[in-house]
Amino acid sequence: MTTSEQPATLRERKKLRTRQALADAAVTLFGERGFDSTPLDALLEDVEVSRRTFFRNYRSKEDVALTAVKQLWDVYLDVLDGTEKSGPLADIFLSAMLTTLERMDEDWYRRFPLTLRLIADSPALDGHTLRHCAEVQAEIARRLDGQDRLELRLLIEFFVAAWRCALDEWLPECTPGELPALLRRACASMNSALTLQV
Amino acid sequence: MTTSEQPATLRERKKLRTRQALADAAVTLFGERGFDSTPLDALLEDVEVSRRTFFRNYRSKEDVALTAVKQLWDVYLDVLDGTEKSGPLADIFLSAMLTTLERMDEDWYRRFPLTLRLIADSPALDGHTLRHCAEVQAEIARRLDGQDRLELRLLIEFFVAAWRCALDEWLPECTPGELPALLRRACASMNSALTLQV
DNA sequence: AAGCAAACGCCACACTGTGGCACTTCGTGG
DNA sequence: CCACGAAGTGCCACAGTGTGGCGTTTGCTT
Repeated sequence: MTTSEQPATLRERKKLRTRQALADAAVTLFGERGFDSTPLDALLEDVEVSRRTFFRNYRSKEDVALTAVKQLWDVYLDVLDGTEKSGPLADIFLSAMLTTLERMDEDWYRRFPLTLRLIADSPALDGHTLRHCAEVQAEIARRLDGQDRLELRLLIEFFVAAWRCALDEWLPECTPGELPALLRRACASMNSALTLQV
Repeated sequence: MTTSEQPATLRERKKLRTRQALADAAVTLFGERGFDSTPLDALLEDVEVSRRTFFRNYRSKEDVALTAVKQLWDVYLDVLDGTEKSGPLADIFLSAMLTTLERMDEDWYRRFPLTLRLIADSPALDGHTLRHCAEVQAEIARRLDGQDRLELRLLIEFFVAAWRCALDEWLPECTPGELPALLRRACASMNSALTLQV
C-alpha cells in the first residue's frame, strides 16, 4: 500500500485533489476517446480547470496520462533507497520491484493497466514513457555510484528491459497477482537469452 | 560505403535532393541554435522550402533531425537480412552492426555525431529516438520469428542497450575507428553485468 | 481583521502539424 | 512535338499544444 500521508494545509490538499482529478479523468477520458484524438480541452472541461492551471500541475498532455507510471517508479526509487545493498545486483533490482508492486494500492492497479493500453496505441505516449524510463535508469545509476560504470549501466538497462517484457505479457489480462511471476520469469530468462542459438 | 543508387527519373532525384538538403541543413542549423529553440521555419527559409512540402517529406521536426539514425538502422536491417543465421544470436547481432558501421560512408560519420549531440540535449529528440529504436527492435524480432519469444525479445533489448552504452562512451570524442571497439567491449561485458555484485 | 503569498482564470501569442486548392513541372502517349 | 495526366509544390486557413502577462480569488499568518 502506498503511504498517502495527507499534507497539512488545506491549500496543498486542494491542489493535490485537482492533480488527482486530472490524472484520473485523463486515463478514463483518453481511454474512451483515444489519446491522440482527444483534445486537451476536453479534459479541462471535464475537470473544470483552466489550461493555465493544468500546465502548472503537469508539463504536458503526455505527462498527465503517464501519472501511474511515474508513481510506480517514484515508489521504486524509494524502495531502492531503503534496501540493504549486498549480494547480486540483479536480485536487488528484482526484489525491489516486487516489494514496489506490493506497495501499490488498489486504485493504482486500476489505473495502471488503463495507462498501459493508452501507451500501446499512441506512439507519442510510448516515446514519452521510454524517455521517462531512461531518466529513472540514470537516477538508479546515480544512487549506485562507485560501481563499474559500463556493467552497471548494462545491468540496469537489462533489468528495465525485462520489466517491459513482463509488462507486454501482462498487458492482455492485467491480473494483478500475475505480474510478479511474469517479472520473475523474465529475469530468470536473462542468462539463457544471452546464449540464445539459432 | 552505402550503395547510393540514383533513381532514374529527374523528378525523384529532385525530391531526393530536397530531402537531403533538409536533413543536412537540419543537423547543422539545430546544432548551432539548439533543437528546441530553433523554429522549423528557420530551417524552411534556409532550404527555401514551404512548410507543406517539408511535411510531405518528413513526418515531424524530430524526424528530419534523426535522419542519420534512421539511415543506420535501415542499413542494419538490410545487413541482417543478408546474413547467414547460424550460431549464437548475440554474435550475429554484433557482427551485423560491425559490418553496418563499415558500410556507412564518410558523410554519415560527419552527420551522425552531430545528431547524437542534438539528442543528448533535447529530451523530445531523445524520446523520439527511443521510440524509433523500439520499432526497429520489433522489426528485428519479426524477422527472427520461430524463436522463443521472451528470450529473443530480451536478447534484442540487451543488444540495443549495449549499442546505446557504446554510443554514450563514443559521444565525447566520436572518432569513427573507436566505435567498433566500444561496441565489442559493451557486448563482451553483458555476461559479467548479469552477475554484478555489490 | 488585514496583509501577504500562492494558486487561479482569462487573454493573447508562438509553434507544430493538417487539409484544401490552385499552380508548376515532369513523364508519356498520340 | 505537343498535349494531357500525375506528381510535386506553394499558399492559405485552421486545430491543437504550450507559454507569458496580469488581474483576481483564496487560503495562510500574525
